[in-house]
Amino acid sequence: MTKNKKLLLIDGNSVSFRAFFAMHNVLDKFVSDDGIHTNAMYAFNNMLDIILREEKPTHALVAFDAGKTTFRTEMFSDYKGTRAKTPPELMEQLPLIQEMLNLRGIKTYDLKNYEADDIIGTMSRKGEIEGMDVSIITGDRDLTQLTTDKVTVRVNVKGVTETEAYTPEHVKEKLGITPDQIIDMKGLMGDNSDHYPGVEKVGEKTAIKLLNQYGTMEGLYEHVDEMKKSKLKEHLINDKAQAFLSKKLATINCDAPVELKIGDLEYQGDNQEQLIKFYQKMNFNSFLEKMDVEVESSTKELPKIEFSELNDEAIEKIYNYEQPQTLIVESFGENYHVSPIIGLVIESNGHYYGTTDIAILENDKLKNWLADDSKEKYIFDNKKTVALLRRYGCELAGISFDMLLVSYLLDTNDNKTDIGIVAQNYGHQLPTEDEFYGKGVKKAIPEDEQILLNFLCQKAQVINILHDKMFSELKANDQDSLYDEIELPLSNVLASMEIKGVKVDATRLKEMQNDFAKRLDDIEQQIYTEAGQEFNINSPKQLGVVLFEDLKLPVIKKTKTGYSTAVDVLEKLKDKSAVVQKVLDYRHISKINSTYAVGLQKFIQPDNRIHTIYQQTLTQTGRLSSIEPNLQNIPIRVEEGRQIRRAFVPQDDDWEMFSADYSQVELRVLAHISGDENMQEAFKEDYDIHAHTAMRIFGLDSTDEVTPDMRRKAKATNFGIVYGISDYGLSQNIGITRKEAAQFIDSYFEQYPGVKKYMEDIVKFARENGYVETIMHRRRYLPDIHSKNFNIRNFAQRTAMNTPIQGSAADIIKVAMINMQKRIKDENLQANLLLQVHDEMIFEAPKSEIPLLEKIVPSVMDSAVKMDVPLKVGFAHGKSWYEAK
DNA sequence: CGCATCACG
DNA sequence: ACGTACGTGATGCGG
Repeated sequence: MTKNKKLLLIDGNSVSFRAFFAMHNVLDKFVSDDGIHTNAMYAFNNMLDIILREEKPTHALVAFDAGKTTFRTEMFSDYKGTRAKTPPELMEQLPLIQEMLNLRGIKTYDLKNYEADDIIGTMSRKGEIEGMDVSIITGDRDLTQLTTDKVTVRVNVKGVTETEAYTPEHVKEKLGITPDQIIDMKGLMGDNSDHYPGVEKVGEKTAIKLLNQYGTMEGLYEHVDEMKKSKLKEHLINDKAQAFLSKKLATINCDAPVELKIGDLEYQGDNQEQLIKFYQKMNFNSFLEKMDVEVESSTKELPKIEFSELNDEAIEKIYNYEQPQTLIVESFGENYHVSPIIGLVIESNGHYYGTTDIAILENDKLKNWLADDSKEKYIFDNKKTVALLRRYGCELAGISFDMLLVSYLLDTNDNKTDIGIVAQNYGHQLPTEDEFYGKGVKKAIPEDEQILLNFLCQKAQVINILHDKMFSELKANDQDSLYDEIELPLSNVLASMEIKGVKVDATRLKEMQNDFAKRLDDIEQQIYTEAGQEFNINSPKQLGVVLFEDLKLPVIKKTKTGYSTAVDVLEKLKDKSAVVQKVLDYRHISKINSTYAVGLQKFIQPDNRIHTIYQQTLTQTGRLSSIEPNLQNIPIRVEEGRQIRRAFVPQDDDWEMFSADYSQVELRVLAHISGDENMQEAFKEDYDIHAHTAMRIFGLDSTDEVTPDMRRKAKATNFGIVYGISDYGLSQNIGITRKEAAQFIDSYFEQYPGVKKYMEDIVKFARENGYVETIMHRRRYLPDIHSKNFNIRNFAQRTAMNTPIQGSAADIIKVAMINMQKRIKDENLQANLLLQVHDEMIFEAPKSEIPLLEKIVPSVMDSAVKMDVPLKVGFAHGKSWYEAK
């Protein structure tokens, strides 16, 4: 009779904490009508839906902590001593979470002097005695000590909606010990967040090792005298009392005086009527929709802005108005090089004018207004708007405020290219594109054009409202010239590069595709023969089975999901089986074929050109990125791939491709900002920098003594320095031991003491200011620099070292692009700037202009920014991109 | 839709 | 004791 009963026990406090921080980034967006935050309630309820669906409990209880003092604080006054105070925004939600749970038919409970854990432990044992299956939901791994054959503990991972289920087997698999041994482990290792000590220098790994040997802490201490002399033994003996206390603290009390009987916990299901009221008060529209309750239209619809038709009369007013006006040009579709304009709104002197009749773009006065540089305009995403309008025969000028660019400069994390998100980050209600148009199959233009135009008016309004605030933040950050002189002008340069596009020879790509297809077929057959079976070579999973199980090759590296079959692994296995080299060949050709030979053809437009989109507000460092397609990763390192570049051609037969690139910009930037005299000298004297580095770190007298291998290692070290060096990373990269790598780094810093100082100073700066910046004051915030997590903190430190270098290099080429575009115009050249690949610019130009470009381009590039070391530029030209290198 | 892999700087 | 190089985007697989 009790056979099908299922008891669900939830650790209310720990799940609430998890829920709160999982949705911490949207804290200010989840507020009830009464001004109470609701993010944790929302996430908790989301999780509850999933758990109820999966577990189908007959009985349920959510346990909470009763207060700060418990029997544990009596045993150890400092228990949870360093625990930060619960944020008030969560505090106010805790009673409401209980109320919500009760409305959902679930009992809540707390008990003076005991923690939620103890209530859960106690009730789980009671349930077990009655023969029930028990599921425990918690954010706290320590509860896995409660797992038995009948009790499963599900621990939240990544937020709250996902859990990892611990059975005794899973505990064993994950930790290598039994659930009973967890308290012994905690006793030995202590707990930082609960703030109890354990044994010095013993962490998880050591604790588990000891427990595998001795079973329990008691067993361990019986034999501690027999251990051979070591620091570990000393610590164990010294901290014995602490360890036993910690074990007690870690032990969940399964015999707490809980006055509940299992019968009291019957799951009641939702109290529909009350719950609807509750959800309405909390503005939980998505939960209401799930309950099939009509969501009040007032909560769903945007507030209305009065607007009138954008017609000839309105245009007259707009044209004659002298103050800044705000322009919204709305398109619908994925890629703005092909998607149509669906609406226009202009805000002028507090009035809004809108239309969905795109024929208005033929109005000459409007055209003039758009193109007039003296008519000041506010906008969101200048580059996109320029590209859209150009397809409709309109020019755009006079932009002073591009809210997208400004928001990116203020914080590179706010880069979502979605005005709704930027608005929400500043506390303004504006739907995102997904929210307004819908996602996936549901995505559509609203049938009622009034609704669409109202949305556009809302966008215009937000731009107006935020202009002053964002601009003053920009000034306060000393970023106004970065905006005025770099990002805004650059957006126009990028727009013309995208619009111009680059000519691609589809016929050549097709030929390559056919050739690759034949070769792939051939290699495929050879692989099948040698492997003795047919399988999907492109599936790392299937390939792993063939290589490591059937062919029994040694496993060198594993991934989360199985065997690694990455290049560096296969390179090491080349000698073991002939099939490995063939797999490498297959992969290589398959990549080039699918991504480039085949992939690029899909992007060739009727004008025979490819129009990429440069993302100007995406990267954390200030670089550009290129999408649909990515033209910044066209192959070059391996000849077969490099052939792809033959398909990139100039627009006419008597034109050529011309490419110019900075040599070693990042190292030059490092030499400049670190002020290191030795590195600066190397660049001033135009030495071979890697050979020079080799000479220094290997202690040679002249670069003549540098062997190619020394140079290779020095080069890798230089790269490593730029990336924020670690001995491990360097050792992996050049195949030396970690120790050797550490020595490399030491002698590097000895030779370049300025670099060492820079690395130390920049991390310190990041810690003190919370951000780092480039030579042009581009900022990157690094909140992780204070993380308690070793890995996360180290990553932030490397980022602090790398970002000013990579970012300043990005600043430099951006200036060069702007100057170059201007120069082309001033000199009346036909040449077009087509592409940027981080440290190089690619042009097409009539052959007759090449000699001039050879003079102009390098001089514009190397004079872009004044630094303490010279910039050096190389260049080449030819009948395709392949030759221009 | 996340993961592994690999293309570029 | 921890587990790494910095910054990107596209593809194919498989749940």
